[in-house]
Amino acid sequence: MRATLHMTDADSCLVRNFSYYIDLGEEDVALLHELEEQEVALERGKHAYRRGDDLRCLHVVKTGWLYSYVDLDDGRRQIVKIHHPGDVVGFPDLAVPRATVNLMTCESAIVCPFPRRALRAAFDRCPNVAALLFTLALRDHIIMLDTIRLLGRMTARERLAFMILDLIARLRIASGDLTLRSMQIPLNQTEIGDYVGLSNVHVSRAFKAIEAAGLIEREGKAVTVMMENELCALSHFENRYLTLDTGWFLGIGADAVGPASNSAWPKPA
Amino acid sequence: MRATLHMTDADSCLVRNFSYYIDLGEEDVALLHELEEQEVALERGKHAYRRGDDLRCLHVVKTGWLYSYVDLDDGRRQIVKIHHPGDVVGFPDLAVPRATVNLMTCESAIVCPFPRRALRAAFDRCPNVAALLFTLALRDHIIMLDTIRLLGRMTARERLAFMILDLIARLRIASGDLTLRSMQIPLNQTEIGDYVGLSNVHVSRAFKAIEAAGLIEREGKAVTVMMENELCALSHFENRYLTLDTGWFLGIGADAVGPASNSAWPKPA
DNA sequence: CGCCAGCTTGACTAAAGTCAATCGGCGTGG
DNA sequence: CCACGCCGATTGACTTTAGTCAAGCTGGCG
Repeated sequence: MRATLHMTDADSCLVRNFSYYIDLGEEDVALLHELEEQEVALERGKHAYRRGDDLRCLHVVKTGWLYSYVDLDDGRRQIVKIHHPGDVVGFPDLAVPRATVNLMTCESAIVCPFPRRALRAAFDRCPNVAALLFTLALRDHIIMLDTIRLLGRMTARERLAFMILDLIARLRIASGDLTLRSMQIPLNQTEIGDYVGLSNVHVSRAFKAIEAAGLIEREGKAVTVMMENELCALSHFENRYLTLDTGWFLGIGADAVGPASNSAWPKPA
Repeated sequence: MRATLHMTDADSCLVRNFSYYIDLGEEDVALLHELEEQEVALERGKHAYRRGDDLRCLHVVKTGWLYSYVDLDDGRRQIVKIHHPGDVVGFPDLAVPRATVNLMTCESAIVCPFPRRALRAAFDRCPNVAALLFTLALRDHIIMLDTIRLLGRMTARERLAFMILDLIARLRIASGDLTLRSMQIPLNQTEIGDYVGLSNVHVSRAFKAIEAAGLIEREGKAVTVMMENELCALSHFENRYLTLDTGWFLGIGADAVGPASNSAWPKPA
């Protein structure tokens, strides 16, 4: 499953991330590098864009963590997704003219905006990369169902346990080290609360509780998973990052049969 | 914007729904009818499928309401989305081999399963319909952001107000009557609670409260919106159903330029 | 060394959940 | 036609969970 990487690919989280899921040829790698051509450096706490902005680009995260959030006019805030290096951000907003979320850094970060039209290039040159892009967008949708369940029906400790396992699971893929048990979380407890739907104070208490139970250890911003099975049981976590099915797109599913040989990506208007 | 409909299309909610957003040609209508060829009738409270089922189909809702829900093993349940006639259900699950949600009826309903490969047919024959299918999937994703904000950061009355406005907004599109102010909600208060993340008892109280404030009127399962502006202000509702941008797909965005004339939908493996 | 952001803790408040009793409509069967 | 039973809504009383406010505390950094 894992592609052989060239030396120069080692610094691209995007390539590393994608090559976990599909084999990448030279052309594929070249295309991914093109997505990362433009770099924008952002300090901690800066916005990449805001809700309502006229968005012509998607973004690749090159370094640092960011998050997307939505807010109410009285200051209440809900973080919707945390983005790691190698993530592609902004797919859902393709459907609307203006950004529906705010994108902001957790720490200093570099993002790579690329124009929507690059998606077409992907289709033309690297259908398997296009398939992965689309499939990752669908998976984001599925993962959001877990978030909805978390916010609607889970207790504070369950939420926190879920968040920890989710972050670790993603970092394992991104780092290539599937045994990873520790991470630095560059979020303060107010931000964590905005992510899991709690107040900063309650985040502190819930953290203490699962630490006291021996499920995790903490030191500053570092969190170490000590009892993964118990965390899973507590939070009903299911790892959705291990596998991904791009076949629906390339072959339109296992049940794809028949001729359909004259298929064509629609021409621009 | 609205296509001229043939007499025989009047009974297809799918056609009515889609023709709100794009002009449908004869071929398009034919394709949509094909998606509704197979019919499955389901009584109230029956599952169309369950989490873990091996899904080879997507589904069109022909009549009745259904909902998708996820659950915890101790019985807690979270309804993720309510589906109306004319909705296409199951796009996100394309990315995974097995269903991630349960699909169940609110009332007796007819659904039309269609195989994944029909998506390919859509691409080949009706790119604008394919574009709309994809774009609707992306919009579902965006709407889920509203749900996340609702569950994470909104009060009981805000949640209920939001739900009412959301349902009305969708029924307006589906019915073609944009002035609609009343609806029958075929959900009991336990189900409503599972949708907005509250207990059945608290749903009752919140309903009473916004009714006492004159924002709505109720009679049995019927709800009438009395003060829409106030409901909007209370719930921070933004109507995402009025417009939809399929251009990103057909032309890959307004910024689509350049040749890209040899583009082709990837061949099946 | 002192400041400041952010974490922790305690005391109190507010919101929502739970339990239980009651009510009311509706369909069924006598 | 009426009695019964059931489901679901409502209401009250009480509990639990989480939020708020405020006071320390700590560790990094200028």
